[in-house]
Amino acid sequence: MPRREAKVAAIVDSAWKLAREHGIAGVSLHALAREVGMRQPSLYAYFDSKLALYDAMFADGNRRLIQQLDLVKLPRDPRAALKKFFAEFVAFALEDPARYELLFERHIPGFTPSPTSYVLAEEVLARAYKVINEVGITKQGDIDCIVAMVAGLMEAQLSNDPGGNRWIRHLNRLVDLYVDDALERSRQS
Amino acid sequence: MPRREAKVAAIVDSAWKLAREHGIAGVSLHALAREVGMRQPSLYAYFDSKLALYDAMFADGNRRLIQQLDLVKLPRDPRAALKKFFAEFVAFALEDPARYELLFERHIPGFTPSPTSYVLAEEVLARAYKVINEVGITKQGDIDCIVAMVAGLMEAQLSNDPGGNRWIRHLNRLVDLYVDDALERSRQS
DNA sequence: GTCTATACATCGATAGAC
DNA sequence: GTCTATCGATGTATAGAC
Repeated sequence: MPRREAKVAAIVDSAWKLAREHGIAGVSLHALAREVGMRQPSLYAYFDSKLALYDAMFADGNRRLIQQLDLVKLPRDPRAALKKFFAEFVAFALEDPARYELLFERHIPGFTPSPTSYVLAEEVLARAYKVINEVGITKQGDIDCIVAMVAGLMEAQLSNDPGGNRWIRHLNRLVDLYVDDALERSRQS
Repeated sequence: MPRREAKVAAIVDSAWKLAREHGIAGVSLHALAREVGMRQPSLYAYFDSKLALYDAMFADGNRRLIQQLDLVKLPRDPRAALKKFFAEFVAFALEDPARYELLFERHIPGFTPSPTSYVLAEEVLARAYKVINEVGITKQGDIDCIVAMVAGLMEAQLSNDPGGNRWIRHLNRLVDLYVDDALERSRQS
């Protein structure tokens, strides 16, 4: 890795550290520069603007998520694979709420992922769709529902009891409940 | 209503207007003062701080929600009543996303509702619990699940398609699915 | 590439006259 | 209660020397 790219990576890492400490919106360029041992204007040698920094973080977060999803060995059984996929996704979110906030919520005014960063987000989405499809769920409405249910459990867990499992422990049961119903409905039609 | 309280109410109303335009975090005292035809420091005759303004908005929002929930005539059938209650709640949220953000999410750094404002939020919660209990769901885990599911649908609707019904149209079906399952489980034990 | 210095804006909050 | 004036902090971004 060239020295410049290594530096960029180090800056992004420090930015994540600040985001974990003060929230994703609480990352300031002054604090970031201090964290990496530079002065604030020097950051502009690596990022054109603060939104460009967020964009690099967005891409980095999605890349890490893809990598983490790649590492997990999914069971052959589609249902078990779906549960494992969701569990991995949830673990990724709970591991770093600020990262989840940047990747999946829209709390930074003016920030929109650049096209090249967004393809990474679409890659994540594509993998989710694949594992959902393979369990036999193909209708858009059913996919929307199951994704929204999982997100609902995850957000409740994140905002009310991060680190616990009060909501997340129901994940597999809810997935079974919905998938059984969806398959039954498609069998009948 | 005394003149002073009328003025406070007018300021809060204008604050909601700004929140709808620029997000709940985007409300500034300068803009708010301009909106009500005053200078920024004059606002301090009505609110001790910006957080005190947010607290007044929080109380106001909950009061409006309670009022809206009071107006709706719930069917005698508990299941139908539950659906109607959720529908009303969702309508309230979709009607003003910024208001939902202040009342039910924690996006304002440093803001915590005062005790007197928080009792209003608890009143809302108590009404939700009542209508859920009356359908036969009493275990905390089941309540958590159904609330998280509804919230998941609502947040997906809010952030991806406000004004539409792509997610919300599945609300009643999901409620039936979960309630049927919960009742079946409690029947068996 | 990194620095110093600074521009420029926004914001919440206070002082004190009227 | 409302105003003018201003403080003080924070923040992004730019200019220009080295």
